[in-house]
Amino acid sequence: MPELPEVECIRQAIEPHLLGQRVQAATLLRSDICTRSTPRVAYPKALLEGGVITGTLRHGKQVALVADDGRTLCVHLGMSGQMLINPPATLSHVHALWTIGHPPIRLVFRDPRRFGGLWTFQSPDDLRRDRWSALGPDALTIETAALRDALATTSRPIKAALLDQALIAGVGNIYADEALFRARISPFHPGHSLAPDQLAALAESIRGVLAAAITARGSTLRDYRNADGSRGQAATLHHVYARRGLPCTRCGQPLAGALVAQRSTVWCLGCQLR
DNA sequence: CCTTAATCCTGGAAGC
DNA sequence: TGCTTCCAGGATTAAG
Repeated sequence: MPELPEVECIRQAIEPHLLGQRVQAATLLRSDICTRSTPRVAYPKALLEGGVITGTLRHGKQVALVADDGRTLCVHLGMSGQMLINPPATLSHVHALWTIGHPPIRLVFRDPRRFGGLWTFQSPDDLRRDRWSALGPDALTIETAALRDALATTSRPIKAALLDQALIAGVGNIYADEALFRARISPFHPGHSLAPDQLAALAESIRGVLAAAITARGSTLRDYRNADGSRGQAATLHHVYARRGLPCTRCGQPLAGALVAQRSTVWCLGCQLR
């Protein structure tokens, strides 16, 4: 669900509540959101119970909490995952919760569709080596050269390549379409044959679109909420996503729609010619 | 290599 | 109103 901007907003929102605070208790309410963890460390210790949180990390769409003894908890929100601070006690689909600091605050992992999950590691280096090494460079700071390298060997449509987290980490269906519109590139252009000016424009567009979405506190379409339960405003910035058939904000002609890599894709036939 | 389809789930919206 | 169908921000797997 949440793409890079939404995950970064959550990281920024929860971090001040956690830094320097001790995890008084951690509770796993649904063990199957954790069964894919790499090392089988006993719960709730693996969920940082007893540790003091010293930092947060993010790579692409994944976020992690780090404790003072190195224990590291990676959170992937999937399609409908949320991390919430002090939510209502009646909230449904809560799969894990933490009581942190004093006076204690309650941190909750909620995920109705359960495509997300938690992964536990002994150290941040273990997380990077065993899990994040499968991801490409982070999209928020992607440079032209890194984008070129990531796309060099794929003939797939650029839209499909942007969705592949092993090539670039953090771009999902919304921001792939928005970045391609901003760079005026057709979603069908083969990844490895983008011209140098297109690579530069696309790298700039990816960074710009993601940064703007973070400033607007993320795109709330239906499910996404910030850590305090509020909605993001980034959907008002969308030029193409979910606007099939509506006039292009640049040239006015109706936006086209198609399925690319099984994902709904919207673009402008007039502005995104090559 | 690439693409497509199926799969994991829930729930809101649209259609009848 | 009620029932059915479709669709969704993600990601992996198998098959062609």
